Amino acid sequence: MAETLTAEQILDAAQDVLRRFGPSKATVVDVARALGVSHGSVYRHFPSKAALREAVTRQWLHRSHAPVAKAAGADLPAPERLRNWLATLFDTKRHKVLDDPELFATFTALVVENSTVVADHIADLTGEIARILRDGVAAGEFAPIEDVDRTARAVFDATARFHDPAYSGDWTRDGIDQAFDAVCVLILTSLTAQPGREVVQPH
Amino acid sequence: MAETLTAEQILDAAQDVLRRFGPSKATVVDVARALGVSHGSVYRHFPSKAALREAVTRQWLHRSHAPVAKAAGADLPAPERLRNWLATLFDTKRHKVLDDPELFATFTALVVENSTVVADHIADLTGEIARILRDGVAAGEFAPIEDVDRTARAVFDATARFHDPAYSGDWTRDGIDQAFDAVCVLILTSLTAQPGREVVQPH
DNA sequence: TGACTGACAGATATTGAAATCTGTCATCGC
DNA sequence: GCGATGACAGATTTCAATATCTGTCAGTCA
Repeated sequence: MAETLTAEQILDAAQDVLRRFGPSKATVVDVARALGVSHGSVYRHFPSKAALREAVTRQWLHRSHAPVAKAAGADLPAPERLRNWLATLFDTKRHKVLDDPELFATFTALVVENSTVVADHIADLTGEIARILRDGVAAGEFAPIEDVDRTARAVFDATARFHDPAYSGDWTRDGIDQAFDAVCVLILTSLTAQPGREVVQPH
Repeated sequence: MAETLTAEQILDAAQDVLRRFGPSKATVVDVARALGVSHGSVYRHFPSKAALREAVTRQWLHRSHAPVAKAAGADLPAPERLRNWLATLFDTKRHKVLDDPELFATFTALVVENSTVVADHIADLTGEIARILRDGVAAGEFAPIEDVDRTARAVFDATARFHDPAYSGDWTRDGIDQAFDAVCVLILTSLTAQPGREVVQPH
């Protein structure tokens, strides 16, 4: 009460209210109530409810990505590093669903309603993949790649089944780890392949 | 009115009612009305509303899959055939969304509520992929594959982005064709690869 | 006899009135 | 002056009464 209200305080309170009430019931009035201020004060720091929710989404996404970003910088040969990165991405998300399905659903809802945030986040992720690919090519661990960014995106797309929340229901399915391994092998075989027969080119 | 009511007639009427009213408003009473019978008669042929909707789903899925199944049997080298099969799967679905988004949404809703039907359909699809893979290995067009069924599933999973209705919103996105091509190249490179460096094995 | 009907109970969906929320702004107090 | 307030208009949500639907079954009719 002593200090003047900050955006951080509001962000924290909003995160709390979202956790407690869920994405459909959390209101700006609730956030203000939690802080002991009038809801008008919240609008001094955030132009709209949507903007506040977007800020929460961005922060959450950024924080929960930390362990994966770490895997991107690990000191390993590129193929292991890529596999490790993909596995970490999958595992951290899977743990989140298992640990607290409701919370995961809440933040998935937030993510879905903020496509801009998602686009930025995907750009970060494919950027990390691209870095690993470049390192691998430079070290001769991967075959030369024509368009690294596009290939990075392809690796990301090909593993969607294991990081897109839309599939979270399947992450507990039996045999999901084998499915993940199979896709990884497919990808890594491709990247480490010696130039063999010509691949069918896009029309 | 002359003939006695058949399951086919009900199925057709149900499909029509679903098209017209959408998945949330289509009722058994509507179907009966469309046929000029009492809704009790419908229950003589289908044990429940869910069973009727499931039958419609199964029929629709089967019919709309015809062009893809054809691509699976085409007389082409396996790599081209696989690429062609994947492209046909993508294109037919994409056309369905573009031609009639509402109808696509209706049947997507039906598909989502019938996970059993989906599982069966996916089994069919991966079966078709597996066939192409086996042919390709036999013809020496693909490198030997340890577990064809698992690899077929991996190919299916890796292309989810381009056949799962959950992503239909992205199918009109700019650059989607390049993204599809990139994933295809990744997959086909892997399958046609000469044994190169050892691939990182699953832990 | 066997396909069909229509009334029924319980479940589900619709509707519209009342309550709450969002976003604005004139005003307050430090 | 500057951050905070709370009353307000219009949009959205809630809630309970009402209507419709699902699934059953005893009974009709050809």
